[in-house]
Amino acid sequence: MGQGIMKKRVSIKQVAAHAGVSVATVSLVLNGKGRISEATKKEVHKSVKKLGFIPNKSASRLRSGRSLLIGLIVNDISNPFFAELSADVESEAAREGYLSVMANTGDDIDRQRKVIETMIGQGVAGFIISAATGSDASTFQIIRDYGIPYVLCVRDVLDHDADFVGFDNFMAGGMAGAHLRELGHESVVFVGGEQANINRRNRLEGVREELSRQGTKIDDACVLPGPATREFGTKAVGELLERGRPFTAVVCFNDYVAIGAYAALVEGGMQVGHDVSVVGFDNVPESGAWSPPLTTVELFPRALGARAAKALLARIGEESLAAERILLSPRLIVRKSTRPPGRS
Amino acid sequence: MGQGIMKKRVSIKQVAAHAGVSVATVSLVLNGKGRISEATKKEVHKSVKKLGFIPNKSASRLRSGRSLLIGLIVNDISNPFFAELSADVESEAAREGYLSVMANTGDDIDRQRKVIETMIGQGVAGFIISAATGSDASTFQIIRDYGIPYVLCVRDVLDHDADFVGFDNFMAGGMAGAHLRELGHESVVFVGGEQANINRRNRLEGVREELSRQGTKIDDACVLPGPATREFGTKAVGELLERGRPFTAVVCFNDYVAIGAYAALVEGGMQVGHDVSVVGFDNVPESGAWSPPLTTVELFPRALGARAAKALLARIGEESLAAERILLSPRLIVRKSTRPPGRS
DNA sequence: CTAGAATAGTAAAATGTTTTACCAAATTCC
DNA sequence: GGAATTTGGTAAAACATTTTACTATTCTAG
Repeated sequence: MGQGIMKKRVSIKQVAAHAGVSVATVSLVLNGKGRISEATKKEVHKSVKKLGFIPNKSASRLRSGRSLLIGLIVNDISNPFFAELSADVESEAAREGYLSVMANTGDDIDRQRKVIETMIGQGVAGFIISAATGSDASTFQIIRDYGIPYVLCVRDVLDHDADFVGFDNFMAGGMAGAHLRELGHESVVFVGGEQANINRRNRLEGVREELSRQGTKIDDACVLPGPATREFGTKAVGELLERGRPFTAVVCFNDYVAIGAYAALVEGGMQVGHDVSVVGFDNVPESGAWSPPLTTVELFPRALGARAAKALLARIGEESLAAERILLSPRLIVRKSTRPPGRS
Repeated sequence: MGQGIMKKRVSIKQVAAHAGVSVATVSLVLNGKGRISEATKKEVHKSVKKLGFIPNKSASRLRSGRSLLIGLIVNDISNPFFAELSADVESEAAREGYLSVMANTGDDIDRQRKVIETMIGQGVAGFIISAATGSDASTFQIIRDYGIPYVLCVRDVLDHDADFVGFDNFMAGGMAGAHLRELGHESVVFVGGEQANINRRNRLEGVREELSRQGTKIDDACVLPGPATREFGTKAVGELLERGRPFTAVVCFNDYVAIGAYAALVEGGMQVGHDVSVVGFDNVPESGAWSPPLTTVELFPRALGARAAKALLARIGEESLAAERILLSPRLIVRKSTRPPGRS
């Protein structure tokens, strides 16, 4: 490693020599422990600054077992939702001096397992994980074996008593459903989101619950699970139109699916927000600039990230807290893509 | 740390005992060094698997000085541009067994300095940095002192001979400028991007260069630097309209500024792509869905991330390469927001 | 048959911290 | 004025690896 004029890395030993004290004293000062006079503290700090000493965390972690690293594992950080979440995890952690190690799983459970092992090897103090599809309690057993705290986020894992921070997707679906019910919609379809996705299920249930208050049901043929992409939104709604099945409102798993639905509807000669209503979830920044602006249920990834980080740090500090389930509330944003039906 | 039934972490010592060999042998096998018979290799691997041994990287790093950690420092990972870049840095690094440590600077140079020091303490093997505004050669001197390789990306730092991977912003500006020149535009404004931003300057220069081929100049009063946000785009273009200064085309520092400009133009009673042309940079995924679809110069953050990671890994492997400057070419995407002028 | 080389593996030092047990000097108490 | 306590600090072990120098055994060549 390094060559040429690489300065020999300065260690605590040299700081001690420079300050005229023992190695132990320097360590004690730096960690604010032990009983050291103000005078020597000053002296040590002066030497630290003078020599540009940066503590070797590898050695520190090896000896003490403590670390200032937290592992953040998500599906795909290029997804803006996770990007925002990560940003707040990072800043919340940084505030307490923690550095974030990040990895994407691509929703692959094998890759997730490898990443977890690698991070354990690196000595992370805790994990924040948005579980890959197919994860169950056994997936995280290795983390428990090592006695490392972790909090799950975004996607819950059934039958698993770990900390969890997520959105209240049932409530979110309910907001969309209630809005459509109040507008008078009676034939509603639900598009997008993978079949196995727990958040999709909860949103769908929420929508159903609210619609049923008025006696409206969503037929299973009107529920089209699939990738949460714009492309799928276009394809699914296109097929729905071809099948000639009538509907007055489309609830989309997220805003991207919704913009895809827009395309299919326009293609089919319908005017969004007029002939047919569309609702999304997330409130991605652009959704207010679409034409028409999208009615959507806003989720708060940044708040989620910050909350998850706080929960993890609390657990790192205090071992024996009971597992918590924290659900953040969404918010309905009504724009121009929804109207009472039958106005065409 | 951990309590209750926490399994004692298994170390190389226990693997050695289980396999009936020495600690040194296990280490040699695991690192593929030394001369060990196939038979004992098999035996060791069997024990590793059986005991679920995960090597302690802290100890490894401490002793060997080598690490499998790379530090990624960006402005703000919640920015989709950096999010995509990060995703590809991560996956490229992961392919070689590296884990990515990430941090945001918020474009604050002090925070950047702290983050660099923290990462050095954690023992990163190398850095990928999108430099905070105000960085100069001295900012990175500490990294050099420690003999750690690094590559800069996205934003170049003047008078500094480090590896750099970025876009050819001059070419990008040129593409926008040439497009407008060919359409016949003669009064063009340039909106957004911080004054000090080197990429803004290069884009502007590129635009100017191409327009000047036809004798067109951009007056300094028609260059409005500012934050690269939608809000600023709206504000700046709004003010331009109020001042009554005529223009037929707006070049925006990026697509977000452009969508902001849309709003101000519509507000001012003009039709984008008709009365006035708008060009952006980036090609954010939604820009093709705006109304009208945005003509923009596409940049490739994912390719940039992957390229930067490759450059860093190459440098970690091979000390003494000469510093490289790699510029990726952009691509013009013509959509509906640009037309010849004077068609209103 | 023996000198030398190749093979397979090991013992032990070294890495930079933290932490425990301990010590000497100064101070307080009665 | 001596015992007890407090103050300020230190020596050395421990953490889990990697790596160097070395040994014991087997093989090869002449």
